[in-house]
Amino acid sequence: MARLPGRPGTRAHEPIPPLPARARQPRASRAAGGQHAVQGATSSEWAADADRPATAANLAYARLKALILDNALAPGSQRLESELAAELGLSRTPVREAMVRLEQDGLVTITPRHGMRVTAVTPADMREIYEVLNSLEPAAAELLTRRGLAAKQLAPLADACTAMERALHKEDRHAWAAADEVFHLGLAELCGNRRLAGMIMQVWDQSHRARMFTLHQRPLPERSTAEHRAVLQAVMAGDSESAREMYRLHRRRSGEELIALIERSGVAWL
Amino acid sequence: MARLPGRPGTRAHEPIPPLPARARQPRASRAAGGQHAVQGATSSEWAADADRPATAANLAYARLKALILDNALAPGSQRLESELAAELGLSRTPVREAMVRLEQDGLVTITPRHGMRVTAVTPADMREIYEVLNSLEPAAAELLTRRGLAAKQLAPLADACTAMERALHKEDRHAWAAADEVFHLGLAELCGNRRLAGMIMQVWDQSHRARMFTLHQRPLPERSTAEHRAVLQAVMAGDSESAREMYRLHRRRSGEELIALIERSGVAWL
DNA sequence: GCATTCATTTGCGTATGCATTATGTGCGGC
DNA sequence: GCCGCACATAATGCATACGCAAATGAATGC
Repeated sequence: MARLPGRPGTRAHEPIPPLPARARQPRASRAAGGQHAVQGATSSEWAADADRPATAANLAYARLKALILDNALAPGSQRLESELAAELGLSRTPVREAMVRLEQDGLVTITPRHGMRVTAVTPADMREIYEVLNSLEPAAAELLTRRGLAAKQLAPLADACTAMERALHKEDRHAWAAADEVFHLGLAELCGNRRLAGMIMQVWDQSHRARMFTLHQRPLPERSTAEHRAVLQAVMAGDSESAREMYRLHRRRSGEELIALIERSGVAWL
Repeated sequence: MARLPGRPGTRAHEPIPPLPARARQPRASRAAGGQHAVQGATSSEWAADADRPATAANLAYARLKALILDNALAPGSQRLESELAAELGLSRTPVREAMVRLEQDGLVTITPRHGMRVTAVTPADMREIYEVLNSLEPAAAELLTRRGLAAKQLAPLADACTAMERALHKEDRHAWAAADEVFHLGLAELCGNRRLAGMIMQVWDQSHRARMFTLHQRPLPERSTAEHRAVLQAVMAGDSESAREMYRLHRRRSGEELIALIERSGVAWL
């Protein structure tokens, strides 16, 4: 039980750090294109959902979500509506709406008299999440392949692969994770099934902190990098069976690796 | 384009019928047990989520959801916050919260100056939904089988199967659909993965109206009934591979059947 | 010294009011 | 007769106010 990243059950009183302006940027647009574009993709950038109007509720949602994903709001920590409202400089109404949405995202739990508590992800939760991803992501790969998109439209995935390979060379784990995220979410987005994509993104968000946690404990993800490239090649070759199977293998292996890592590290939640 | 159940684009002004008291009942509890318990399960009963406190916002959510699932609020119809608030006898605040939740459920879309619009499900949407279910439900069946639950704990599924068979004999399509729902949602709930279960229920809800629509146009679901029983037997036999495969086949066949039915019937949305 | 009960506080759920802003309409010009 | 613009209207988004209920702390009794 070493190095607990948070202490569920205790009331957290850390002040909320102001977010950098980039937190309001829309989800990393695939239109950007350049190879390096992928590198800047950190959670706070795509936390701002879609292109909703710049309303206070959406702002609160985006900022709280970014804080949670970036681990600035410790898992297990509790915050009252009024606290958050004061710290965000808003009234309780939009903050409340944001909390409701975050709860449906599975990122927090609202307890009537105790405000919202940031959901702590246990190894068991990670198992659930990877079971879901194990099922959904291969399906997305298969669907994407069947769409038979032109190479140009698959560029974001190719770029992400390249970015991963470059990051691997430079041993830049953060860049690698960012590219990994771009690849997985990009594939989900491109598969043509918005519901499927949304579900993948949801559990992906839920497991974001855990992935970041293991980032520096695991060996360099050489195998994962190669697997991504292989998936992409299967997709481009139009071999949907193979794409699905390769993605399934990748998903299963990397999921088990991550869960093993977390369990071995002894943390009870993330 | 015959017999459109709703007319998206037009502003609906039907008054909201009062809900029967049973709408507030918790989701059909598996504890009930009796074979006939399954027959009463209509959407309005399990629309009330979990056992949330009886707050006005939860009430609004439950009632609106029930209205939507029961097709009492036509797909495509729009309602203003203030309208709904007045009709439900509440203020706008809890209604708004309910709307936000329904939007995340994919049941409505909130358009800034036009209130909420009940999401119309097109054949393309049904394809999306069945792609998701095709992926998730077999996974749930596999997980459930691996859990190796005792026969007693699988009783709800067995009951549902029996109820389907009885309904088939009596040619009672509504009872059959109710039992079908109990089986699918019960299997999801029992699989041990709450996220997986939640996602299945979400798309299941989204497709509820479409299933109800096709209910009286399809031949008696003899094959589906047998397939459910077969899945259950595989689960009880502990053969997870077989359970998954049988469920996949059932899902695929019945999904394609339903989509074909909808497309042939010519409706553009449900 | 400890448990129990009551008073107080405080956080929440809901209602309401206000300012903002998009929409629709009507009028005028072309 | 049609199109564009300006204004009136109305619905929203947010802030605030209020009452209730739960949690906390104190005081008292055992």
